[in-house]
Amino acid sequence: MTGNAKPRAVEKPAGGKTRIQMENETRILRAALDIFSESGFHGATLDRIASQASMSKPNLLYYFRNKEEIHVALLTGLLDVWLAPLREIRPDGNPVDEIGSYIRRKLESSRSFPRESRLFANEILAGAPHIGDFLQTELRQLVEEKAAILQGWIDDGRMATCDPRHLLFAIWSTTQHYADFSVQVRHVLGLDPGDKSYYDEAANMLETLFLGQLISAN
Amino acid sequence: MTGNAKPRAVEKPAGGKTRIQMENETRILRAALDIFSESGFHGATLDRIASQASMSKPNLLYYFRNKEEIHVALLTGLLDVWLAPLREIRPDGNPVDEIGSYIRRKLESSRSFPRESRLFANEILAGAPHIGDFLQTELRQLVEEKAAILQGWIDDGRMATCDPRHLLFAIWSTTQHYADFSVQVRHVLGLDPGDKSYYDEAANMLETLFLGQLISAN
DNA sequence: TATCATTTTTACCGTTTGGTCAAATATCTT
DNA sequence: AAGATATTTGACCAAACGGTAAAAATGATA
Repeated sequence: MTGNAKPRAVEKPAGGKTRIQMENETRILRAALDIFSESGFHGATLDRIASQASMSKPNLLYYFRNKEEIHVALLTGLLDVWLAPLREIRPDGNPVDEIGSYIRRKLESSRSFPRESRLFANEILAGAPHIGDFLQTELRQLVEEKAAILQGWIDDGRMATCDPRHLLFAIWSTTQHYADFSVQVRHVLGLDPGDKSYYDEAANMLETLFLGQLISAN
Repeated sequence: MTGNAKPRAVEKPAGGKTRIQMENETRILRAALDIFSESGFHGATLDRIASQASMSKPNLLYYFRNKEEIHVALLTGLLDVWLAPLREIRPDGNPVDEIGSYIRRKLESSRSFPRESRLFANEILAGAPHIGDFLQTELRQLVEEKAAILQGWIDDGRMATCDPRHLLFAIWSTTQHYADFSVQVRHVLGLDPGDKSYYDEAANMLETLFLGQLISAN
């Protein structure tokens, strides 16, 4: 009943991780984030991930059963980060502050975690094979909750009439765009790779768009 | 000097396509659009594309040199479609009409061509390896041109002050979101696959967002 | 230091995949 | 109908890939 290695597989049902295990698992996840976010699930290879982690492929597979398990581990680790900015919306604030700070948090998230954003985008584009359940349950529930807050503000006449859920979609898409489509943004703006100066302009634009009147009819 | 088949390779430098060639090339491209948009470049296989086109793999490779050539053919065919809605923005219109109809065109494009949109999104996410040049030249130039129009309206006091290029980014992201992230949209809204009813709500939302005042400060 | 469990490596395997080749078949032209 | 050309197919290949097995090496423990 000993000698069976494969810690991830059977051993230590809860938390009992060796120092080496913890170190190597994070090394692998870090490397995998680089590769997966850059090439997608199918474009990534275990060899490249292992190489990026300065590790042999079999050693990598000593910590994770297979390629998919690494991918899933990354995604599930991502979901809380993804939800965090939304969770902070408070019903007792005013619309301008709450929505404004939500947009800033989301945009900051795109700036700080572009690889995570791209990983998420890749997963959704592929049809959300791994996180479909999360979308239908946790995310949907949270959206319902926060949409009710927004709807309350609309009913109080503090916001224009609109579908709050689609307002959230608009915030997600505009902010994530700067991480997921950064190549296009940079090429159109004529910026060098790595130049993130456009984020300040983006913040201004989105504030104007969502909070101020962009175009008052006539 | 005869018998050398491979029409795509050497033969008929310009246009001289057989009826069978034209039929089969469109059959292949149609099938490839299905597969590539669903699974991305690396997730797609020639076998699946061939199968989707009801064709043997070697026969498919008789019309296209390799996998990449099919992909590039799809992408380049896409670019004009992608640019078309933007081209229609006229300097002699008023901001509300021009921007409003641009948004409607873009949203309609997402509704009608979701596979094309996802193919484009996949390419950008992957770092635009094939259309980077297009982005830097054609797209950038057109954006510059149209941004100048918007800037004119801003200078005339007919629009709020904002960076016109980022306004275009916001329109792109919000409208394409409904094609590229449709799985998430449907899961959050609790809709069945194939249900596109959310597009009407989206149109209302985006009109309110971009044209009306969503939130007037205080 | 001896012992045991954990970690790492080397060598390897079966499958999938992009792509080729030559022969067979269909189509077109005269 | 005959000959030339265009199209299609089945058999096949090398490389890449995900993953395994077992031995070797390292680390922890007493």
